[in-house]
Amino acid sequence: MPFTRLEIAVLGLVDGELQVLLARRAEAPHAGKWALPGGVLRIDLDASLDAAAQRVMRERLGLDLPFLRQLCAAGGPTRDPRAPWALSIVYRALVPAENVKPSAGKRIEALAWRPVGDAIADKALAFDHSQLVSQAVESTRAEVERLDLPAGFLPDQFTLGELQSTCEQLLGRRLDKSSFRRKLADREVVEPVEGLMRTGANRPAQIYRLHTR
Amino acid sequence: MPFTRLEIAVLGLVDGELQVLLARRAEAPHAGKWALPGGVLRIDLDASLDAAAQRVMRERLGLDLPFLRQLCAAGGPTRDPRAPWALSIVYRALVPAENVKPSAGKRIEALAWRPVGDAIADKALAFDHSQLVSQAVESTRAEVERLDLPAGFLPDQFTLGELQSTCEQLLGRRLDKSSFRRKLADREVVEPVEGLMRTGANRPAQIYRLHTR
DNA sequence: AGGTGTTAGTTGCAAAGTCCCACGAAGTGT
DNA sequence: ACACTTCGTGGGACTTTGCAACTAACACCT
Repeated sequence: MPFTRLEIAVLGLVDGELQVLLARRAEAPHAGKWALPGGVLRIDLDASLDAAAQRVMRERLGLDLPFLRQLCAAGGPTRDPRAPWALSIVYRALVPAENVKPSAGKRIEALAWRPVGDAIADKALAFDHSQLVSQAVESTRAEVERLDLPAGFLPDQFTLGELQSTCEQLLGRRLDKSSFRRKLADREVVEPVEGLMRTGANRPAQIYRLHTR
Repeated sequence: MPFTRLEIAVLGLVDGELQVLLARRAEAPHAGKWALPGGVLRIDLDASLDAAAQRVMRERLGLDLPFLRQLCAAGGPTRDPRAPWALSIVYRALVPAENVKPSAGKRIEALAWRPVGDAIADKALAFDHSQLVSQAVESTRAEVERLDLPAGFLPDQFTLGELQSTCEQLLGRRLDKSSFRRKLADREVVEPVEGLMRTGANRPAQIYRLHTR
């Protein structure tokens, strides 16, 4: 019966870059170090792992977001000095960072966005969390690559320009406009919202939403 | 502190078809029904989740195979009537079934290969195991599709014809010979063993092995 | 009003990649 | 010698991709 926790890797685009939301630990072990926000599994409260991850995110970050995906599980006797054997189920969330202002909850001293490059650097985070962030980023980029769209990053409605720019920031490289649009059309991932246009300083753009299956 | 188990989905090619190794349960609950072989996590014995999965496979099936990969975790209060909250970490193994003769170990009444199509059928297996098998098959096929080769299915040395035939059985459809070879060459996944040929009833074939990184 | 700048959206084309089919090569068995 | 099988490669049709040009529609400036 191991000590079982959930860890949440919240990814978002901040300052045009992929960043991860980190919590500074208020208590030992690793007090003062940065780590993924997380909490213990409560078998009296949680109806499933997914529900547990939702609860932890709500308690620690004040967020309630639908785009939560299980990443992996990690376990071993030396992962956490508080327990003889520690098991963590790791979840990944995607958020449109501009709209989301998480607030530090229970047992958290401070919250901050940190570029994923920094967080992945060896020993940058407490416990084995650098490695977990690395996995989260890898799987997210793979999804974007195959246009399995990370809807969490986007508002309900968006223009194709916004979508492309988001993908470019996630992948860290430029994409070709016409190829990008052709693929979207072929795979029917988005559909136009008839009559709605985004107006601004230049030519209005058609507004799209995710295709309803 | 949930009741924590490991479940192993062993996949192999038997009779030219993708099959999964199932155990008939000797005890309640679901006595007599088929399920994935598995066992409880032992924090006094296991140094990691991977090691725990290896131990369970050895104890239940008498196998000791290197190709074991974590698939997902499942948890909830109604998964297993023995515990108020049951957590399972699911692993997937790939074996060249012809060479491997698993033997029923502790608490197992009988072992049998079963085509994955049957096992996936609704309520064919105990607990939520049908769903777990479905995920195992899906992820395995995705790996083969991108030629992230499931080395567990193959001997150390093989011909390209054997490799292609293996992939075809895994995917359940025919592949084109020249495309298949071009992709292998481009991605440098295999390399020829110079001078070694497989002889038989017809033209000898070059023998290959996995490319050494 | 007319010019300029910026983004939206489409089109054309060449290069690269894939799919399908076919052909020669190299063995065995009759 | 001939049929038969699998191995290995090559060619042509077709599709996908990457790049660039072009028009369209707005705001803003002079």
